[in-house]
Amino acid sequence: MSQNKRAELIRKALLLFYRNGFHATGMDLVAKETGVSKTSIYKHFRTKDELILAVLRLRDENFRNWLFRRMEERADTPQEQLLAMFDALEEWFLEDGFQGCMFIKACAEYQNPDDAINAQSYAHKRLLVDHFEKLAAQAGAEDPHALARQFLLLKEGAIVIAAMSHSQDAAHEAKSVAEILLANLPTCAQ
Amino acid sequence: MSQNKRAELIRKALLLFYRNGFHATGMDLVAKETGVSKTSIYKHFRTKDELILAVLRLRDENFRNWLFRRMEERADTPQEQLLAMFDALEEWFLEDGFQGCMFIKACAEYQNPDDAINAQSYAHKRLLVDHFEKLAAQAGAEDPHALARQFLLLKEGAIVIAAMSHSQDAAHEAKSVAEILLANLPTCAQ
DNA sequence: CCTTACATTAACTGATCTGTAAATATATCC
DNA sequence: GGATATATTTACAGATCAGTTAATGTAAGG
Repeated sequence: MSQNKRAELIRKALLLFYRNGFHATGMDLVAKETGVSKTSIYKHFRTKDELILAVLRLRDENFRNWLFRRMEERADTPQEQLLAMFDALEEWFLEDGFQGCMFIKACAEYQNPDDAINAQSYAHKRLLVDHFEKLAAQAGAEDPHALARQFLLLKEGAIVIAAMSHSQDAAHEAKSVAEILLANLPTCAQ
Repeated sequence: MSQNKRAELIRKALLLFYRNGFHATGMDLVAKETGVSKTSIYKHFRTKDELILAVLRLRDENFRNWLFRRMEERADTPQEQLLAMFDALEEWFLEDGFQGCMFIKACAEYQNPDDAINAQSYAHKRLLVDHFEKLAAQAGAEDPHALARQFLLLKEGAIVIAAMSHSQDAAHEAKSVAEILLANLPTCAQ
């Protein structure tokens, strides 16, 4: 299997798992929808879990790239970038086929902390916090890590509510809280 | 089957679904762990989904009762009650067997809005908002509904992060944001 | 052209899935 | 005590689960 076909297999599997859930999506369906026979899939991924891990790696890369780029496109200063995250989230919530955060759902189905799927899903969130923390530091926050964790809270809360309520309102609600948090920044008081 | 046995069946099924997930928990396991044969279970619940709905009804009742009571026990004024929610959440996060919010996980596995499981899970969140809104109104908030939605955001974010990080820190982080939100209340400025 | 190595396939395994049918135990009423 | 209704059990259907085996197709090297 070429690298291209392998990449497309992972890409199509991502959509299936994202739309239907992990346990609810059988490998027979993956084979049927990707056009790659089950045996070929198992040549490249020893187990279903390994395919899921590859899917999560792709999702992590795609999502972080998309979110961080969108934040930069929408704003110049670190403060504005942090706020722009919620506008980017709103765009995502409005997309056809938005179904919440794939990593939250992965942890919901694979709850064991020793499970690689669980660990890798939380790793994605830590990478997000790292980025928020850099921006918070640039914005002159007294405690950049604490502010970054608060932003993660708002982001995850907004995603969960948006997915459950089938509405994008949570993006605005989270942004309004974020604005209050940033209003207390030393740099803003100057 | 007596009402007692039926209630205990639902109670034990709740633990199984909460610990293992919905799709990952088969009806054979439910029958084995509850000591009630599968046929008897299907006499009282036409499908697995109906059993899950009964489980979610119990969870909704138990969780709201517990949370609202704990908020009242910990505080006297509406403001303090809203803040005390995060202390109550921290207690929950520290419990053995804490595995996140059952309704978030239900929506993660049953994503179709037309699915009763999905709808009933979001209904639980709306009941929480209703309660927060009453407290927010009593606390003199200008826009009680908006404040209630912000508190829901913080609560859901905290639960998701606590479940994924296997840590209770998110409770404090959410509370620190909530304190800032309440500091802007008119009644507090008096 | 032939051989070797590899990629891919259909068909299958045994376990498990939700849900059911027929048989057995139990309780209630006369 | 015997008839009737209800509860419960065992055993099973048919589908689907993750994963494998043995056979087939295919392309490169000599």
